[in-house]
Amino acid sequence: MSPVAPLARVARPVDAVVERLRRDILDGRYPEGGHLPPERTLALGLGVSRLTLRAALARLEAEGLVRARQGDGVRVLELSQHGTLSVLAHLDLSRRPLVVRSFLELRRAVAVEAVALACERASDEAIAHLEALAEAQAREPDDAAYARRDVEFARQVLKASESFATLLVFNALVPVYEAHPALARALLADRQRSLAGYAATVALLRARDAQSARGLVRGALEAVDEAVLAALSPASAPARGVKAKRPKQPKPTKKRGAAR
Amino acid sequence: MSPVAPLARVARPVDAVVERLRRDILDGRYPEGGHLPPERTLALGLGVSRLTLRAALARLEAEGLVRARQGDGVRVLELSQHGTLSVLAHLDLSRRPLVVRSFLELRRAVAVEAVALACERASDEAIAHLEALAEAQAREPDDAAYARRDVEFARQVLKASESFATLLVFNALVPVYEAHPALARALLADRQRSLAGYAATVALLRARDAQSARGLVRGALEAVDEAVLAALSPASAPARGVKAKRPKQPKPTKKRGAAR
DNA sequence: TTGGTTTAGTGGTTAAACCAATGAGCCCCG
DNA sequence: CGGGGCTCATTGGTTTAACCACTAAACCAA
Repeated sequence: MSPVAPLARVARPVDAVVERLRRDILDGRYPEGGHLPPERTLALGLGVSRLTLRAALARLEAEGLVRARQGDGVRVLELSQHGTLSVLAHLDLSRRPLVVRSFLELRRAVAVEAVALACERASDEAIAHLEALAEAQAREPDDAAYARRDVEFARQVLKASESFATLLVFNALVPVYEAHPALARALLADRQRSLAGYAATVALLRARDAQSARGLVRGALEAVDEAVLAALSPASAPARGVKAKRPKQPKPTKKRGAAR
Repeated sequence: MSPVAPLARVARPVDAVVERLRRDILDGRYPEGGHLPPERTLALGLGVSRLTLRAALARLEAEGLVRARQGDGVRVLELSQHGTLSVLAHLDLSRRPLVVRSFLELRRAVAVEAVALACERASDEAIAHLEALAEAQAREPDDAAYARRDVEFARQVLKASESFATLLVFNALVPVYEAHPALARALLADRQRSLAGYAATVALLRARDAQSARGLVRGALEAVDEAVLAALSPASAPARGVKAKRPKQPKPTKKRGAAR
């Protein structure tokens, strides 16, 4: 579409502070349950005003990373209890293969549900629109544009499923591979498989059979995810912990539509 | 546990502002894509300082509701594109039955995946711990304590599944029925079914059969969710839009463990 | 019409100061 | 000696007023 760069957002001081603190917290520099230094101290150390620091803390609080209490201080919350999906995009995934695996598992669960629900609820117009999107993908040479339309395809499936909460989860998944190009590349590396996935998805929606769609989508995505994990692990075994399950459905599904 | 109130968080001005703005936005008082009034004007109108208003806007920005751009203004983002799961807890669910339905669908998808993964990964100790939790529930007279331990049970299943991303989704689901007592009550209304669900979950984990667990958990939860939707809809038909699908598995599953 | 320049309006940041809640330690009283 | 209430240093919460930086639109000139 546009030959020029998409123009990244300018870095404001508050953004830098947010990222710095978030990294320090996620890296365990401030242990869970412990206190951050007092605002005045922290602001001085970071070279920003206390108010800018407070703006950053407000964002981190919304992400479920910290909690400020007047008179006490700023505590680091337990990620496993208060963390939100948004932290996924800020973890160093290259060092955490198990988190990548869990990301793919969540994506898979969302995709399976979305396609199944869409089988029951998608309008014929919506299905036709999806088919048009898929055909446009087949003629798309540019990788970035392909990736963008892949997200769009998934989002349309989600909308067709009429499941608002599931769509919100998807919104949180998108920034994850925007922040991790290697992951995004691995997911779309096999373009032939990707295209087959679009077609299979459209076919499943036309069939209107939610029950069998679940199994087919799951099977296809498990194969994709296994390949992705293998591609991402440096040179070791095919990604530890994945129990290698490849159903080999009768139909050559290759579905991967919904939770991209 | 504690006979006294759980000690609600004191209402700070910034919290009031956040809630007010969030409600105004979600109610459509500020249309998506449009601008909020300038900060100075808004602050004046709300009776707080501009800085307090800014702290509130920072939180709303983290929730994906608005986006501030220097020189331009504060724009209301499209919920379907940038909204996060946290908004679910702040919608007036009593007026949006379809959102409740989608919440249950997401919860179901998460629960199915969590139990299935836990089947493959849960340690024997973790399963024993879950069983102990379930037995404690059977002897729990207090509703609030019961609800609390129900969340704990689900969280332990999630942890046993070793799927970090899925756990993060769960963290976002908990505040939803904390904010909607009617929903929480409906979910735990049938205590006998709830207790049977715990037992069935433990049995499934012991069986170590992920594949069949998916079907059983899904079937049981679909029955639960249908009952919940019926209980929540005032007096009309059994909740519009739900296609009434009750697989009737051979085993009397009644599972409802994971995504409560 | 096109291109650059100006300008008004917007969010972004800072400073210093005061308010308010917390929790630990102290002191007094029993 | 023990318990209970109080004090106070510490910490986050809020305000004021001012200035900086960016954006978009209006304006003007080629």
